[in-house]
Amino acid sequence: MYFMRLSTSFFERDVLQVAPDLLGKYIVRQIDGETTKHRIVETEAYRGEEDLACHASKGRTPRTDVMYRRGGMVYVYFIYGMHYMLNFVTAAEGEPQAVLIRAVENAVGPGRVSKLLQVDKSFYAEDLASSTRIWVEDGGEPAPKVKTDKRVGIGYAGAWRDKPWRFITPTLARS
DNA sequence: CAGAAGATCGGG
DNA sequence: CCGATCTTCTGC
Repeated sequence: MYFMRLSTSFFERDVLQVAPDLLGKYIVRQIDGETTKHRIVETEAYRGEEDLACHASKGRTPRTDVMYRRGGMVYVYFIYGMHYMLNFVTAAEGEPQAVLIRAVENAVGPGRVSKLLQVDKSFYAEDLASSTRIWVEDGGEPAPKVKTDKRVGIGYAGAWRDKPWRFITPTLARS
C-alpha cells in the first residue's frame, strides 16, 4: 500500500465531491515524533452562505474567515463549551465550504475525533499541504462504498435540514 | 453588555 | 434525559 499526501488541488473542488472522496483516506497526525494514521469513515458537507446549517450563513466573521480562503486548510471551532470540531476547507477562495470529520476508525463522533487526534484551536488555518503535524494521505486503495444520510444536529436549518450531505462508509475494524 | 443557543458527549 | 461549559452572535 502506497501512501501519498493529498495536495491542495484535491480540496479545491466542490465540497459535495470532496466530502465523499475523503472516505477511506487517512488523517496523518504527528505528535512528538510519533506518526499515527486514522482512516476516515464519516464526513459531512457544509456548503456556502445559502446553506443555513453552514456557519458561513452568518457571513464572514473571525470564526468563519478560514472557510472563505482556498481549499486545503483546517477549520477548527469550539462548541458546547467542551468540544473541538475538525473540518477541512474546500473549494476556491471566496466560496465558504468545509467538510466536518465526523468519524475515523476508533473515534466515532466529531468530538471524539479531535480528542483522539489531539486537535485544538491552534490548528485553525493550518495548511494541509505543508503542515508537519497534520495532513491527509491516500492509501491507494479502491474507493469504498458510500452511504448518504441527513446531517446531524442541524434541525434549525430550514430547507437544508434534510439534505443528504452526510457520507458514511462501513468500518473495517473498530476497537 | 446580558442572554441564548450551539455541526456534542457521557453519565444516570 | 439532562447537565456540563464557554464561544459567538444578537438584541437592547
